[in-house]
Amino acid sequence: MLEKIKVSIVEDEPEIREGIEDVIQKSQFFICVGSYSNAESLLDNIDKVEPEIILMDIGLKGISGIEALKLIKKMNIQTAVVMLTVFEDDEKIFNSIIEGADGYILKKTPPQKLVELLYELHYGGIAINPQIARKVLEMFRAKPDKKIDDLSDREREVLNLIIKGYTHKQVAEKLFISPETVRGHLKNIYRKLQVHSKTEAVAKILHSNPFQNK
Amino acid sequence: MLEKIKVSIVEDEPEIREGIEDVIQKSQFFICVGSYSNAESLLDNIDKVEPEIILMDIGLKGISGIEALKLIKKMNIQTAVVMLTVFEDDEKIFNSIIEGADGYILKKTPPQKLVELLYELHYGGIAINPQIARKVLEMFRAKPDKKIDDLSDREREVLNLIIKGYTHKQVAEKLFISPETVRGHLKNIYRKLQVHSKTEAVAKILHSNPFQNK
DNA sequence: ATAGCAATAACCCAATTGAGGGTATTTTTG
DNA sequence: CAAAAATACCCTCAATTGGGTTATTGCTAT
Repeated sequence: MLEKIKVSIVEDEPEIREGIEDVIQKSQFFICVGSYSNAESLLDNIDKVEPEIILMDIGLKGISGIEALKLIKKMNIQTAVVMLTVFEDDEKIFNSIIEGADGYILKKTPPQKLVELLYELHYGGIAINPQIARKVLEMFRAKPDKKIDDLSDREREVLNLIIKGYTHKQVAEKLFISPETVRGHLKNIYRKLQVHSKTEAVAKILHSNPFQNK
Repeated sequence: MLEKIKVSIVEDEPEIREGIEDVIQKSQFFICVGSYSNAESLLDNIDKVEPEIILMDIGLKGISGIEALKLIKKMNIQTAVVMLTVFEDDEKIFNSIIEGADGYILKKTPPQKLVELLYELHYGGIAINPQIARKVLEMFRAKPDKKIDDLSDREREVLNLIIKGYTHKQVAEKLFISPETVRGHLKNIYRKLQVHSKTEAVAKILHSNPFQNK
C-alpha cells in the first residue's frame, strides 16, 4: 500500500473540525497529521508536520484563512491549500483563487465526495465543487461590452498601441498616418467608450477583457 | 422518472462520436438527440432539436468548435456547450472559457466519469476535468510581480485613482494633498514599475492583476 | 442609383495636463 | 539613527485634450 497523504485541518468550529478529521482518518488514502482551531497554531507546526494538503476554513479569527493562505504560499513549500467555507461567498472565493488556493470546497460536501475531490487534487487536479467552479469561471469571463464592440478595427489598433505606452506620435509612425489622425481616432474612441483620457480608455479596455493584449 | 436530458454531439471522428453516443444512450439521465460530424449540421438542426447540452469537438473542419460555441452563445438559448478535446491545449481551453463554454472535457474521460460530469453540469455546476480546472485557474491567476509589491500603500492608492481617470489635480483633492505631491508619488511609481507614463503604469497594473480594481 | 452615414485621414487653435529634472521638510519605521 | 515614505515646491518643455473644419472612401438602405 502506498504511503498515506498527510492532511492538516484548520477550522474553529470543533464539531465540523472533528467531522472532517473523521472522514480523513477513515479514508484509505489520507491521514490527518494536525488539526487546529486557528491559523497561528498551524503555522507554528507546519515545518515539523509537513502536511501535503491543508484544509483551511476561510473565516478564522485572528489570522484569516486567506491571510494564512498567502503566508503559506510565500513559504515556497510543496503544500496544497484547500479553502473550506459554509457560504458561497464570491469575494472570498475570488481572493482565494487569486492567492493561489489549490481548491475550494463547501463544508456541506458529503464525505465520500470530499475524499474524491482531495484525491483528484493530489493527482494534478484541483479540489473544487462544480458549482463553485462555475462561479469562478463566470467571474473570469470577459463581460461583453457593447461599447467596445462599437470600436472600428482601426480604432482598436490605435488603442492597442496606446495601451503599450506609445505616444500619439509613435502610434502615427507605426501606422503610417499623421499624429493628427491618431488624435481623430482617439476622439472617436473617447466618445464611444464615454471616457475623456487615454488612462480611462486603457482601464476600460483592460477591465472588460484583460487578456486580449497578453 | 424525470424526463431525460437532451444531448447533441458534434465530433468528426466516427469512432469517438459513436462511443460517446453509446455512453449517453446507456445512461439513465441522458438521451442523444442528434449526432453530427460537423458544426454546420448541428446549427441547421439546433432549433428543431433543442438540445440542453451540446458536446462539441474543439477541432472541427469548416466551422471550428470555438466558432460554433460563439454562434450558439449569441443565439441566446438555454443550451450548455461542453467542449471536447484529445489534447490539453491551453490556448483552446482559454478561448473556450472566455467565449462562455459550460465545460471542457478530455475525450479520454471514462464513460462513468463523463456522465457524472454532465450530471453536475445540469445541476448548476460545470463539466470539467479537475486537471483542466487547475490549468484554467493557473491561467487566470495573477502572476506575482515583484515590482508591484514594491509600491507603498499610498502609491497604490494614487495609482488606483489614476486608473479611474482622475487627473493629478482631482487625485490631490480626493486625498487632501497637493497636486505636486501626487506628482511626487507618480514619479516614484514610474521608477518602481519602470514605466514613463500613466498609460503604461495603468496597463502594467491591470495586466498583472486585472481584477484588483473591480 | 443614390443619398446618407461611418470610417479614415488631415489640419487649426487654445488651454490644460503630464513628465523630467531638481530640492526640502516631516513622519514613520526598521 | 538611517532609510523610506509622504509631503510640497520650483522650472521647463512636451504631450494631451477639447473645440472646431474638410475631404475621400466605401457601405448600406431606401
